[in-house]
Amino acid sequence: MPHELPKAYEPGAIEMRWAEYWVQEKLFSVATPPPGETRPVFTLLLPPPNVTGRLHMGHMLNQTQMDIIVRWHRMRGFITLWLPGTDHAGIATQMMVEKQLEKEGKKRRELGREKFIERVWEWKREYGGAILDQMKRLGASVDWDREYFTMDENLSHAVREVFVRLYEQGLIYRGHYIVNWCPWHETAISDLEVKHDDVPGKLWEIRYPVVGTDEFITVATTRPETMLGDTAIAVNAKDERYTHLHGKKVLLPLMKREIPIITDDLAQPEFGTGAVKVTPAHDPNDFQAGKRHNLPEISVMDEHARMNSNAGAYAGLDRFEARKRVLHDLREQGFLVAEKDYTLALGKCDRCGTVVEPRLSEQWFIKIKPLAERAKAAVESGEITIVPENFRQIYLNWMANIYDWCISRQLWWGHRIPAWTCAGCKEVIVAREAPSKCGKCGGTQLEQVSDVLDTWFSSGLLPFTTLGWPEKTRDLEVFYPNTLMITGFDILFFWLARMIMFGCHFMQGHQQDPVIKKANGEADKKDDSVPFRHVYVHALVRDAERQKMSKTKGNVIDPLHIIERFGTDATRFTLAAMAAPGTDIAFNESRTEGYRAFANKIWNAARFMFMNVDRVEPGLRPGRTDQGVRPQAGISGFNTQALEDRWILSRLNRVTADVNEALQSYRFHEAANRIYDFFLSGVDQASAAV
RNA sequence: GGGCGGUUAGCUCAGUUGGUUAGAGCGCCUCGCUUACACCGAGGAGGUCGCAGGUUCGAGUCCUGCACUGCCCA
Repeated sequence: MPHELPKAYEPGAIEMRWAEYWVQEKLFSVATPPPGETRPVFTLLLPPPNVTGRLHMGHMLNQTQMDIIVRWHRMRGFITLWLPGTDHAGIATQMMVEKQLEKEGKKRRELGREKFIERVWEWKREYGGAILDQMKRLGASVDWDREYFTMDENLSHAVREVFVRLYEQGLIYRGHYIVNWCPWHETAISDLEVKHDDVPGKLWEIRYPVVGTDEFITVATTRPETMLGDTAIAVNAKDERYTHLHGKKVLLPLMKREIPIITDDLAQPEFGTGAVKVTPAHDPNDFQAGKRHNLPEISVMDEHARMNSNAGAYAGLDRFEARKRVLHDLREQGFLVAEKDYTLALGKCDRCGTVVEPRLSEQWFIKIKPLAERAKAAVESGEITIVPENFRQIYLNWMANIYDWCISRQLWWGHRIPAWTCAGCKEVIVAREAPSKCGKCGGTQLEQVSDVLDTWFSSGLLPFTTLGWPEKTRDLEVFYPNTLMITGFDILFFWLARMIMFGCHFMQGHQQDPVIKKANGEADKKDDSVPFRHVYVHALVRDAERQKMSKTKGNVIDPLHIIERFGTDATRFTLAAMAAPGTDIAFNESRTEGYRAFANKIWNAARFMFMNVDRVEPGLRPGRTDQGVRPQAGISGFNTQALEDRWILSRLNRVTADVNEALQSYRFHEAANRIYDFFLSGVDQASAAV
């Protein structure tokens, strides 16, 4: 018996040793179960951290919860697959490498696309494993043999297959539309990547002279520089103030261009003066109105949000500089009527904070409604359950009000769109492999479209692509649908919603191995196309002042620092104990300190046990009886009549049941607190009495 | 503007279907170095459960309104 243990628990060395052992011995690797397997199966996909990432508190919470659930299923005899990987993270990674180049005095464009992508791969080989190494150190019990990277060849192949199929099904289209544009990244971004901030701003009223009269029409705008691209003024048909001006034109100030007065519901009589400027190339609503009235679309800015040659005298100016100059000139020429304080919801790029500019450009979109309908139905019918309940409603609302998804990005790092343009006839060819000639004109000068796909496009496919899709594999039969998805609410729409849409679409008709499905207790589920049967959405980890952690605020708590000081178990126990479903966690170090003490308590209980084990009845020794190793696991295997033994075992029994029940419904905090309470007020007191 | 959540001890948080003296950690106070543990033990102080109404035999828990606060969407 190893009676000599250090007096105080020192987590560092012990954790390290076990974590290494787990990886070395491949304890969590799962072979594909052959047909005829009768054990239940539990499958969980790790939300892939960005390859550029370092482990933060969000990962820590997410992984703690997953690890608890996963280990719990293993204990209960499930074949348990927890599948890890990393995301290529288009924008983030590209920026990382661009910064590296910058230090060498090089620019991405000088290097050229191919060389640049080589550099990214180099970077990935060198640094891309950092976050996974952190996970290994923390002992996340994932199957490292199945680790994936979203740019792996097999996953990229699946991405191309998905794209082509969607295109063939008419669910992907290309077009000249107005999209959210980040001038700093020089790419389109999706609606979800725009964050709106209420900021104090101005509302300027500008008057436009009506041609052939002495009258003016006054419009209000928060972005006066876009007036250079105005192609109409709109009034409401029902607005009697303007009836006499229908069909007339105004002279656009500064540009001295005549533009029509149109009637459109874009203009609301009760808002401002009831008249609005229409700038189809620079505002999504105006863009729609422009389509209704066949208005020209005059883009006055380039991809850096600098004024272009359409902006007349303002060409070359940055958009904000142009705004100042436009206002100055309008004022000087008597067109500026008023300047009012106004709170506007300014859209900024989620990643760099640059003010987003609506921009007219050639982009690729997914026609989302048909996908959303099935994804919505899967949750409504209960084929997928979402906990906590309120996220179910949020999900359904979002699905009901969804817009087409812009999937093209003007980046280099990512899955390049499998489409080629014919130099001869401009025909666009979408294909699985590079075509040799144009099907329309026979031309052989074909160039692949330079855009790549939104990173969430590929991650949305992971529940089936990581299992071998588009091949029909045994892994898919066994592990699809995944049992559970645990993720944060911040990527509910980005990722979760997309996985459900893609899963329900591409896995239609799929059937899980019926024996396993039954063993899982899910024989009553009708739809095996869903990516997972259950979703648990967790909250955000905030700092002790409840502030969202952010690099700019400098309040980021590094989990590794906490772990160094208190140990992984104490850190994880803190997160588990604070993870009440639905509420954010204000991470508080003093709690972790308390749980370090708890870990120490368990350690010393073990010391106590080893010191006294020889006095203990064989029937009560863990795993042993006087006949040898006890055949039955659990409490029923203990063989004792003593009252105090029966007392503590009955309490243990009770706690076990409580913990099982709590974990069943993702009440991690309750499970943690039950264990804590049992140990301190049960075992501890009892042992004090010995 | 629409939707959702929070408001419980000095601080950070539990308290699922309403039911006896509302719990934990940290902090504070008193006592104790008793051979598992001072990362400890024993004990204690500390709460009009945001405010105002209502339902009920009974409300931190349900309903209505208000205040403050946070988040999501437009």
